Amino acid sequence: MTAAADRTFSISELAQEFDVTTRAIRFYESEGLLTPERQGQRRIYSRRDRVRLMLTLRGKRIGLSLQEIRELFELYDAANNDEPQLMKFVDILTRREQQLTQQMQDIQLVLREIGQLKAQCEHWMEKRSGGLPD
Amino acid sequence: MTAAADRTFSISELAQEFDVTTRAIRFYESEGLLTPERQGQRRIYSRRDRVRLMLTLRGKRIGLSLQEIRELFELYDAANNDEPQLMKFVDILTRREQQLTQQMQDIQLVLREIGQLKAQCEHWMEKRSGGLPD
DNA sequence: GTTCCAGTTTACGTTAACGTAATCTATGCT
DNA sequence: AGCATAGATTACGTTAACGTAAACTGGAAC
Repeated sequence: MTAAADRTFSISELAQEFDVTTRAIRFYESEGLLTPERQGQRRIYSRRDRVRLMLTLRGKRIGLSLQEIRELFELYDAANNDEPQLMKFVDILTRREQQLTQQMQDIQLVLREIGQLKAQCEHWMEKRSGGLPD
Repeated sequence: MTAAADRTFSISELAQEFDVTTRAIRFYESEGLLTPERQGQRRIYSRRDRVRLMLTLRGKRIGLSLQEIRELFELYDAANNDEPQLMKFVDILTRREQQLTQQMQDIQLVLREIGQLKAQCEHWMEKRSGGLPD
């Protein structure tokens, strides 16, 4: 049933799509973030691998290290474990949650300052271009 | 007038207050982010230096490099220059603005996922502690 | 005086996240 | 067969942001 939803990708396809180098992708694998299959020697990426790459890049954008990203993957995968494991999971998530909230506040502050500065600049520039003597 | 608003700080006072090492503070100076005065050999930090340290740490929290932070300081200081300079300024700010907006979106996504995961975990844990046979 | 103590300088070490060759392999095309 | 092309492996190089250690200084306290 549901024929051929099992699309696969080459390394350079993924590299192109997400604008990263093949080197980076192989590096992520060596760090345990991706686990592509092999056809002989060549890596062959599933849709799952593709999603993991997306998540990896998103994690990076918000300032997670590759290690942390991998830990989250592992926890996510094995989160039907025992209770202490779950506690640890919740703990990590809570901490990160607080960091991110702080980070958002910082960013909002900076965005406001940036807005003001830009307004200032444009104000200055208008003045100058308006007040030129012949 | 306005007597003694000119408070100064030692390096370890600042280190304590902001929870960074003295090494880091000296390093920021070597990178041109701080310019404390000297009493003989010792560094003596003004309120201005203190503000700059705050801004530096805030910049770091939102993922700016020390170089970028210094550039912003320099631009901020000398932003009454000529028009090309102002244009460059606005340009940098705009780019950073876009990055930060993107970053905020990412963070909000992750925060939602974290919320869901935590709810799941707590749900599981309730179930277990509730359904124990004697 | 000497012993702390905070501070300074100098310099080498470290981690993360790849970049950059160099060399080798497999395969499809002509 | 010969060549181009994409991919693989191995290994050394690089940058940022400090850490860490060693050795020195200058005043304060005993």
